[in-house]
Amino acid sequence: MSEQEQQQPVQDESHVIAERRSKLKAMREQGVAFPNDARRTHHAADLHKDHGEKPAEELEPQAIRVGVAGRMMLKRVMGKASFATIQDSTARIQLFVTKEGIGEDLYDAFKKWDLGDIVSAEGVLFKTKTGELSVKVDQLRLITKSIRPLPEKFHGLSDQETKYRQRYVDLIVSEETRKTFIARSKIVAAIRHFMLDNQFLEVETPMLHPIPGGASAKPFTTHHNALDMQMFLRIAPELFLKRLIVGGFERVFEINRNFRNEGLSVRHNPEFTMMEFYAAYTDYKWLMDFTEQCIRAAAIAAQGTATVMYQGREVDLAKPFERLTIVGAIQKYAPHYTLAQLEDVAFLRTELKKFGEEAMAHLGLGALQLALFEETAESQLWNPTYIIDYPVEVSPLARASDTHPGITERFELFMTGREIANGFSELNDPEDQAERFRKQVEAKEAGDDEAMYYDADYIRALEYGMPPTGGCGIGIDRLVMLLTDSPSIRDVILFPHMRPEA
RNA sequence: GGGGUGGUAGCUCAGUGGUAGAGCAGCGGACUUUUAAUCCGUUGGUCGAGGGUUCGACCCCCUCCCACCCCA
Repeated sequence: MSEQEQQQPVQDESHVIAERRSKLKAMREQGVAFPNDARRTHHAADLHKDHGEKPAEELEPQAIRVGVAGRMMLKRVMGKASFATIQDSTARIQLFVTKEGIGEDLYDAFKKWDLGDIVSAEGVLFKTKTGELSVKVDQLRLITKSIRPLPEKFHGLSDQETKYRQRYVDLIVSEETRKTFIARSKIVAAIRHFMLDNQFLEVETPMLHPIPGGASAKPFTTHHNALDMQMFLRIAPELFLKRLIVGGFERVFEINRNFRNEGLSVRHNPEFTMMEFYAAYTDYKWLMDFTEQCIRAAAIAAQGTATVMYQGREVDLAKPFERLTIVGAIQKYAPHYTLAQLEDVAFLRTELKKFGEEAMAHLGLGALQLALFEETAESQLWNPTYIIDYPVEVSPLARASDTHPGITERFELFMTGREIANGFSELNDPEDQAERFRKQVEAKEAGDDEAMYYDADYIRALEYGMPPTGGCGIGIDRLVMLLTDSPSIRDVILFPHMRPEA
């Protein structure tokens, strides 16, 4: 490269990037800078699996010829021979590159290639002095120039913000991150197989809803231009899945995104993945048994065991999940309350004020008990625990108990102090459902912006007759957090929601 | 919304009211079995942004932005 060709660094770029751009410019001048005809014959992991254990005296006479490709992650250059470590999607493999093997011109060029460049190489497998399986390279190409430098090769990327905003960089340099998302894929696949094995039909229902429904949450709104109407990103697929039960698909499930226009936290992302499933001729007790098996299957798929470690503490998914009523859970985890106190509306209101709870005047006994449960017991539910007997007033889609007035046949599943699943015997009485919707509308008009809308078509569907059905939703992100030992939901979402960069 | 912690070279991090540092990466050189290669030399900074205090601010004060954690 002549003196005249040296570029001035672009204003907002580092000299490192400017240097790499000038290398790319030189490549363009010599021909195709981004060739796409490189073909690889082997992945690194397969080479290690098939040949890694062979001693040199067995391996080298075989003269096994391989073509590999990947990103150059480490490079150790010497005068006439060098080592480079490339990384493909399966593993890393070491290249032994010599002036003798590839010729002086190419060797000199190779010395200027950068970490992060994507290369292809052909050669013969051998073992180095220290016994590392390597490729003795006789063909070598730089097939994609990397203009931006990678993070520090030993410490990697530690800045959380960059890990989330530039997940592509995080994935390049962090084996942990790659493992997390590979595990996520296995977990979702295991759940899907479990459902299919149990005669569930996988379906896809709308993400754009004319009426948001199926949960108590604030929706995102959008606008359909051609129809000139407001629409909502779904907060839950529930009401559509139950329409399918009416239609005669007796077991359905959907694994897909929900959107809720609420705050962000270590366990909330505005879009998150939920599996909902519905099975006709079952009830909430059946659902609890089934959900338990499903989660156990997912754990075994991800970790090989149903006894997992989360943040240094064991979570036992192998044992039958505990079942407690709301009041029972308070009595177990906050035993200083007497049963009489827990059934005393005035006492509960006073007690909840101490926790900073406001606007409880309209809450009935069950909702007050639930609020106290959330304050005192929820965060202590480490091992999987089903909480049952949710009050009707907070369960507008759940079937009421035939024997206990005010209570629904509903459960929520908690583990590591977090809600993981929510299920119930579905309310299939259209007149009861219509009345519940009306109460929700009243609540909405009274200022509860999480209250549900009246969905007339859903009532119409129920009027055709929905068989008795059990339905449940499992928070996939939170389950993946547990099974990958991830402290934040952002660690299990590839591109978590972030404020725009300044 | 409130509280805490952080933001310094491309990356990982030190730093002190008095001229801004290291390692890695980069650049130049040596080196044919390295392993975060090594050795010699070397470039690189609006210290998150904007105000203020001060003779002098990366440091102290205020406001704001972004992130992480806790709380509501």
